[in-house]
Amino acid sequence: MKSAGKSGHRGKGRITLDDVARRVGVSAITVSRALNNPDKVSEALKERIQQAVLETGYVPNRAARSLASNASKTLAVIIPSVSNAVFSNVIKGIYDVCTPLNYEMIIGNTYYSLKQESNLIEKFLTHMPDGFITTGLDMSDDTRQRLEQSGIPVVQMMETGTREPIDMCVGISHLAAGREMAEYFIRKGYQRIGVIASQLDQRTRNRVQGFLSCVREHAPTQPDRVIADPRPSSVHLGGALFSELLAQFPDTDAIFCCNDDLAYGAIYECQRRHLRIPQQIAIAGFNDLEQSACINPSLTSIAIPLYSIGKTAAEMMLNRLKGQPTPTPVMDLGFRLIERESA
Amino acid sequence: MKSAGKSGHRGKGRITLDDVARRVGVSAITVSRALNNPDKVSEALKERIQQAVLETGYVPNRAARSLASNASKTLAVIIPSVSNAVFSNVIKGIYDVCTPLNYEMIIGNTYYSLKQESNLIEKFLTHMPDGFITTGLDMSDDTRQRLEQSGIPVVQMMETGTREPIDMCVGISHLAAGREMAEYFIRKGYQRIGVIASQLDQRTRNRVQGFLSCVREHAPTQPDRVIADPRPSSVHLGGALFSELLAQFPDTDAIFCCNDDLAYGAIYECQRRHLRIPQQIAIAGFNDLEQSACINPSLTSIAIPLYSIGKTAAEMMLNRLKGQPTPTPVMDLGFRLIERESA
DNA sequence: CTGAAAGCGCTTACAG
DNA sequence: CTGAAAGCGCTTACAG
Repeated sequence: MKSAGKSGHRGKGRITLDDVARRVGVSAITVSRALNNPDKVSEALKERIQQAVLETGYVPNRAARSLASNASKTLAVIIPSVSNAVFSNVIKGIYDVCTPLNYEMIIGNTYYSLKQESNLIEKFLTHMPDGFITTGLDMSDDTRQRLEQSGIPVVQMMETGTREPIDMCVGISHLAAGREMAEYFIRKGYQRIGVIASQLDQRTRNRVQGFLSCVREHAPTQPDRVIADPRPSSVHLGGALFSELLAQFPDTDAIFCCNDDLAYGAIYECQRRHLRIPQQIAIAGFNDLEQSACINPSLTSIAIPLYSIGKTAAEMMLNRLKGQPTPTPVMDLGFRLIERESA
Repeated sequence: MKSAGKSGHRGKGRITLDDVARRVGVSAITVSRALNNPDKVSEALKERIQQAVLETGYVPNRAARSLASNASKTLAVIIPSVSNAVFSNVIKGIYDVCTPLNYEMIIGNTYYSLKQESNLIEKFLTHMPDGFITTGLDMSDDTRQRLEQSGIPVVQMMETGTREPIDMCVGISHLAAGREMAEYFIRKGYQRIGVIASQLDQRTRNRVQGFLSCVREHAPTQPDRVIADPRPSSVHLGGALFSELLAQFPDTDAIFCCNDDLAYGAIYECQRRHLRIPQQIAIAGFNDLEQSACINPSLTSIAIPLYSIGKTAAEMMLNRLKGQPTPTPVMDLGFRLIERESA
């Protein structure tokens, strides 16, 4: 029953458009139309063709289609890490826009490395994607230039304001978000305010910067209470950085954790130390992951419109691919501070 | 500076192998060899070709390559959900094997739906992947047959023992894992043992089944304490199902949560109810995610060799693609119960 | 070590 | 509404 399909042989066994056409007694192009532009083929023929496709088990060859049509119907999507819950929401937004329009996505992870990002883009270029959706504005100059030269439209997601985008851009201002969290702490009356951060990608650094600048303005005599660690964000690391901050600044009364993961670790560490949150120490996070509403105490955090960012990025891209103008090449979708028990 | 690259036009602007060849004064095939089989081309030529590639910004066209060589160098990978931490580890394992051998992955999510799985496989078939790596043995008969007819090698990941694989298979026995958890509870002296489950994919059902069958053998007069909910697993749902179980069976003294996510929710709910874990109620999870070691109390769970499953799946596949035999088409990689504070 | 010819499976652009 | 011709950019298989 098995049809060959081994690689290496030329065209061995596989059913082609021609096979289907011959079986129906029409030309290949007519079968192609029946499959791709059904309204350009008469009903009767369409049915016979459908039948033949089913009987033969014909599978269209995307590579051939892409080569002949000079359009891959593919969007290259580049994110730091799919295992990061933040990006799975973004991806969902892109996916939901692409799928109905028959665009496919190829997704790659940079693991927060500009070098890996560069390799990935180089690799994805060979797929001749119709568009690139990438993460962040902090791309290496070489990569940026490579993308510009390709002539392929680019949407950069997640952050706005730190730099001119290559082409289009949708996200939020992490600087403003960090600042807003500091203002919130100050409004709540906290005095000795610290921040812990990991990963230290540009967006995280911007949150720290916005946060610190506001804290400094408010309490110019206080030292900067900051622990920054380049390692990937994790619950475990959150506990460690929290401990480090308290070791250096034991009188800290509020801590902004630049990711919810870190905040969970900080909360667990407080539990082990029998520190009362927020009475003895306030904790806030960033991203507002699902768990933040469930943990004890529930976590004050900043929610980002992740799904909308993905959706908008895809919409901007598909709009462009339809040949329409881009009235707003930079879109700031804003964020929302979610007040809960922890701060 | 922008080169055209718009779709719709035929071959507009893009640099091809021929362009590079002409510039160097050799034939296209020589350039192709310089790029793909460097040791078949003389040093001198190779350097001049590299130079020309750089100067022109030539990007090879994968579609053309795939069409001409009848090998896509692509593995189709089908998992329930990338946003599930469980699968990001598996993906990493596959990735680390594929990349050095220049295989690319296309990854698709079924969201635990057999219907979506079927659509996905249909879609991926058009990429002419050299292999399929799918999740679970519970595929619909139609899809299974479609895959068999394609003649493409298939590795099914994650579970073993519930059914003959289509081709190859690597995973663990979820039945045995559930059973082991029950034995552990019994050994620890718990008497009124319950289980909560969500998602209810085949692997989860098998864990429940293995767990329950062992509990029944040990306490034949007790009722089945089970709450099963088809919704996706989440921390929030864990709290809800935990509450439901306690409402139905208030004297339960130990609960197996079929995912760590559910267990976190159960732990948070215990904290809110001021129930002491494990003294008043024991909690155990499944998968041993990163957070399970950090939460309070730390979570007893079952660890699966996720990375190894992915790695092995890819190795079995690439082995087959090299034309080598498959001595062990079904591989059980085993699991490990991690004892911590919660049970 | 290098090349001329043919072909992979499809779609475009032009006719009719 | 349907088709004959040409071509997308690459690699295979055969020579030399």
